Amino acid sequence: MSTMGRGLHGRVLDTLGPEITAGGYPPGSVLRTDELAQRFDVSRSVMREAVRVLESMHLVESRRRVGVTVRARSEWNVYDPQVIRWRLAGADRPHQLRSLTVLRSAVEPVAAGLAARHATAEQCAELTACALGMVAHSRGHQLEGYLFHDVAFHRVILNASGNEMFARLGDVVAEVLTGRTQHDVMFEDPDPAAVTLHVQVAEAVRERDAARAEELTRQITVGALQELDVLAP
Amino acid sequence: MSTMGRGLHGRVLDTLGPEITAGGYPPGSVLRTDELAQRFDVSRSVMREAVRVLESMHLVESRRRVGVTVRARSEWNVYDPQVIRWRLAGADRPHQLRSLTVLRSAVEPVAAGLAARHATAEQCAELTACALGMVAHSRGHQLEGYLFHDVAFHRVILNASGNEMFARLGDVVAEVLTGRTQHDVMFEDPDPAAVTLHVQVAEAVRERDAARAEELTRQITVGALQELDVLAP
DNA sequence: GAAACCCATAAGATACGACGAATTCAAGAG
DNA sequence: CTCTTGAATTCGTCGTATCTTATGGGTTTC
Repeated sequence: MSTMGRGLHGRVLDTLGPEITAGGYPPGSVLRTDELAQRFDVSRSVMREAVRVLESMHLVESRRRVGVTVRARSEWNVYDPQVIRWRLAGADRPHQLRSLTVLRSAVEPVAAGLAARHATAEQCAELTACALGMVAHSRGHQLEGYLFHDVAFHRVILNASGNEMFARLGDVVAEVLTGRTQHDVMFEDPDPAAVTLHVQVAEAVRERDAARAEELTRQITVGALQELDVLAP
Repeated sequence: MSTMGRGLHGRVLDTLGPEITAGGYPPGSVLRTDELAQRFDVSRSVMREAVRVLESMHLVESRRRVGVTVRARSEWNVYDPQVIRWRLAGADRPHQLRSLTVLRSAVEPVAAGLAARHATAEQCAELTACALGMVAHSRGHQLEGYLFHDVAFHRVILNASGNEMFARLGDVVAEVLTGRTQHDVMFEDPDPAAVTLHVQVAEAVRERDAARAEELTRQITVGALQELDVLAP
């Protein structure tokens, strides 16, 4: 999935990107295009394309007579899905997971409020179906099915908000939820309170109660944050 | 500023990027690398690098035997600062401005709450200084000075939140605030209520009152949204 | 006539070599 | 000690040659 074979330069990025985002090269480190090309056994053209992509992510900066210098973390385009994936796969996964969860706690309640105002009848139905699916898979170690509906639920909310920037966080949320299930709490059934909250959010959206949808979603994200605090204090 | 002379490929992007984000090519349109290279009078190598960057932004997709196809809006990396700049400079500037303001309304209150918990003494001082600067420039058409302190204020809040993803929205907020001043309401003095709110947020952060900082910031962003509603219903 | 197969071809993908341009650093002149 | 100059280095750009692959059409086959 992460390794879409989109050419040689993509293959190079799959190695070099994670190395950089993992902090393998401290900020200010210089890489030489030629050396990299040799290391990955690709032509300079391909290496240059890879460097350009890293540059567009603000991970590195290419300057004449000096080389490709790694930029400070604070300059990285941390919203780039590719960068997010790299970081989630790397060493500071916990840190990235916390950042994303905090972001969720800010965005999703507002998105839910907007969804209550803008959701189409179809989206309301979809939302209810997702919530029911979560309920149906909430007991007896059916975590795969639960996760599937959970991801779908949050995606619908974000899409129904009508804000394109919220909608684009669907993949991020999916990655966070998937990571949580596959890493941390794969063994135990989901919190019943969380399941109930999802059902209630679906209700609130259906009834166009924006304030209630927002508040309930806030409780969901607070729960997610607390869960994170327990696992990584 | 937007045209950093980072080479020929950057020059190409400065033209082609805005064209695409402005919707100049409907989704599914195909561009040929060779034709583009001819059009911009650059070598294929340079053109390929430019295409790679556009590809990393998910604006286009390059496939063999087909060409470079423009992707649907819903796939664009709308958080890429470059994409944001291009869109703000183009036709759907109002739409982009609204998306960003909604995003602000979700993020900034939470960021302010976190800032109240995590801000260093230095950041508190800086925040207070910014708020006072806003007050000092709030009357008599000193909009440049007001804007300067306003931008700094929100930057400090986002940085002090301690969340890197919030911090990276500083540039976006700066762009929104700057754009608002330079485009829409350049003529009249800022809303006194907004100025007061900023001062109060600085206070709340200094006093570690997270809930109050969050609520007050929410009022600021609500004001920004209302202002937008007045200008673009 | 429909489905499976095959090939010519168009487009990007990769490689390589040469030259240009800019920036750093050090040596030398004042 | 400062300023200038120039050489070294590394990225930047270009052009060409060749490889790879997906597509579209033509052919065969059932």
